Amino acid sequence: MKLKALNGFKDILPAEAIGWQQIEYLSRDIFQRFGYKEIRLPIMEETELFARSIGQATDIVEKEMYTFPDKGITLRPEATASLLRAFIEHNMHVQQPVTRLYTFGPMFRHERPQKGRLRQFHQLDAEIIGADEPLVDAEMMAMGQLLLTELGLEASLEINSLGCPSCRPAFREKLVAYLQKFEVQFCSDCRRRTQTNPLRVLDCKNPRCRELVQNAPSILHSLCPDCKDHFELVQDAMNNLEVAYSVNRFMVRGLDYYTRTTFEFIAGNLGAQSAVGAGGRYDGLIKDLGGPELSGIGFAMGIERLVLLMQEKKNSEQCQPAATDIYVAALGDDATRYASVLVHSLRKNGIKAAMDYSGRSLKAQMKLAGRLNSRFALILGDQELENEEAILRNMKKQDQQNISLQGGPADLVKILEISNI
RNA sequence: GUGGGAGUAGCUCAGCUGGUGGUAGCACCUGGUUGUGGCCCAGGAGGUCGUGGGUUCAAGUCCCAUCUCUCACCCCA
Repeated sequence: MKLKALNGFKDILPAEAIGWQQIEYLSRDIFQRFGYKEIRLPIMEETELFARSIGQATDIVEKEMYTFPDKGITLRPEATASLLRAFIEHNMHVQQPVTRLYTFGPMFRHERPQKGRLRQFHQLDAEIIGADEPLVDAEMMAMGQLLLTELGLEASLEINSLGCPSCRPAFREKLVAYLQKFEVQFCSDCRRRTQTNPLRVLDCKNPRCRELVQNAPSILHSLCPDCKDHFELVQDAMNNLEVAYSVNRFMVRGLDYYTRTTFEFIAGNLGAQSAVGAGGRYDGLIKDLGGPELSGIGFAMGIERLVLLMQEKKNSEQCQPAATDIYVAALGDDATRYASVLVHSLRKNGIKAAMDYSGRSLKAQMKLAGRLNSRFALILGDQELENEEAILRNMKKQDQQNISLQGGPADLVKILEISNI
């Protein structure tokens, strides 16, 4: 039997890993600029944590989690719940009034895989805990947009407010009343959603449902005064920061804990998926999980989706392997042994050196040097070994000179430094 | 959970209405240069045509089953 990766689980091969490294490097840099600290979290938690935070009735909890029932534990389907659990467990709120944290890592959901959607997927996640000012919401969205921009990606930002426990139930009732009035005209999925999750009807893809929903009551007209003010101030702040956005009153969230500001970064070329990142405010969640009464806001970006967008964007930029400083081509057993010591010395001195141990022809070794994008080749045969010298070839300029090895590796390091390595 | 599409060399794929598996491209190895890379030329290696049945004188090709991948629905980053 041929062994292979599980469906929905992917190997990230070296060529693709370069893009991942760019994303990780750049996002760390941006998070650091905004005052975030990294937190690293376990990938398993008690099942109850996710049931309580994401929502017992959501699809994620109901049918998509990888759970070990006998142990009561689950592979995390998202990052926020774990992060807040750790925040509460370690009383992190006593150290400072506002905490900014970020984390990276794999998430697991048992869905059918398709473009931009895997069973093990990776997110980078940022959260601000302990502040509910509209300026905080704006800062966070502006940071997300900056991250995408610096990655060379274009995404539009859509925002909405989902209200709070004091105004959302009333909206929900109004919406359900409207949906029931036109029930026969909605698709079968939406008729089901009217019962299970009426807000979901608002972002149905069916054209007929989209039309019907245009005249549905708007959440933005049902917000309580506090939520209304908050959302208006968020928009003011976004305008002041000059971050483009559009209000989309049909945007909903798949996780129950969201309140007030929610947002999505929308990009094309993700297959049926459109969001490369999404997030929102969750003001009651920390208390619900047994923590202090603190508000919070956060977002996650799908790393695979970022990679997809980056591949679309610059497919011309081939992933060249990083250049090698020097390739040592040895001919014969004695020279190979000598070269192995030399190469190790070079590496200890910070030089990226490569060689082959299998006694290939000089031609084959030069070919390898070329493929590794080597700046220099050092040719070392028995003749050279006898005289304690070697041929140093500049691969780009195609010229070469004899150099002495009597000074040992230190001399060679100096020569390479002079040669601008 | 539901539907569509696809499985031929390491990768990307030809292979028409059944008639010997492709000088195909990329990659790999060797040689052209007894010790000098990229370009070029010549040669070479590499495949149970996803698997199992069936129809047929003959199946990569047609039929059935099955596995896998993929796209989409659902849902979501």
